[in-house]
Amino acid sequence: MQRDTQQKEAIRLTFIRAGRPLSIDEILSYARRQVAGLGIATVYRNIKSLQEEKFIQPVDLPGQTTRWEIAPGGHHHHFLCRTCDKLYEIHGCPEDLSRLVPEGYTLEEHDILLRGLCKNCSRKNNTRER
Amino acid sequence: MQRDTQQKEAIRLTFIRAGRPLSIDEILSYARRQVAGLGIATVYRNIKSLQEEKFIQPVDLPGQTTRWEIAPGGHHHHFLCRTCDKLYEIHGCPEDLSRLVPEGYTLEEHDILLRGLCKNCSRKNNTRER
DNA sequence: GTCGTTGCAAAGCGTTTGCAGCCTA
DNA sequence: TAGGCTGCAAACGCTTTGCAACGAC
Repeated sequence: MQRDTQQKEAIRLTFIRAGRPLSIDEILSYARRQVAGLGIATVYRNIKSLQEEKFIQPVDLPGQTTRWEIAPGGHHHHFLCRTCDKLYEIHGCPEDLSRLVPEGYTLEEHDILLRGLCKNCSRKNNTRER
Repeated sequence: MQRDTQQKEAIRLTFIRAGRPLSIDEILSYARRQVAGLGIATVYRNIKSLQEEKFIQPVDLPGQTTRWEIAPGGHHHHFLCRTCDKLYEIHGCPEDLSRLVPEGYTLEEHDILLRGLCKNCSRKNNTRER
């Protein structure tokens, strides 16, 4: 039978408070504010367990370590800020993806990652330039 | 001064013959047909060197190891076959990406990965179903 | 008190680096 | 022949696993 530990609860809370996908390091450092000696192995184990419970799901990004977000998100994509490295959920899809696929190929899924500056970093950038 | 070794030449040839992005394992096993004792460290070193020469460039995929393709490809995206795991280059972009970005965000780049069945695997799949 | 969970340390795994010997120029 | 390159093995960084102690129920 599964137990409710401080560690797991702290990690769950971290996701709820963050409101955006988190990396392992983000989870570790945020959750440590609540459970001081929290070990990285415990984070990995609870991430796995929370995924099995379908509380969170993985977000695989090109050239980056996996991030984790509260599930179910429904179908959506992400925006990665090149300055603060934070990841944000975005909604909607391009409508003309199937025309990109060559003759004979069967399109089943698509991953889209938009990159640039988030709201916060866009503002800072504008302020600096003035 | 840089030397032309059998190993490096074999790797270069492997890319030319393949005509699609390759993983480290693909490069190692294909190039070994030409240079038997080829070591994995040599592959990594030559990949780096070929990248510096701008003969190849990395292709980062979500949840997969980096693949490598002949450069310059210009701006393009990829199609990953879920059956044979081969990666193909595709051309063109969706036209309405900027409408996906929330107010205040600055869109600079985008990565798109299409997934499904390549031509070969689509055909096999149809044949089997009949 | 039981036994699932934790933190530590060691093991895995893909990638990188150190080094002695090889081979290109 | 010099010294860049190779293959091997060890080192690395991130993730997973083994284990004794801890703590939820």
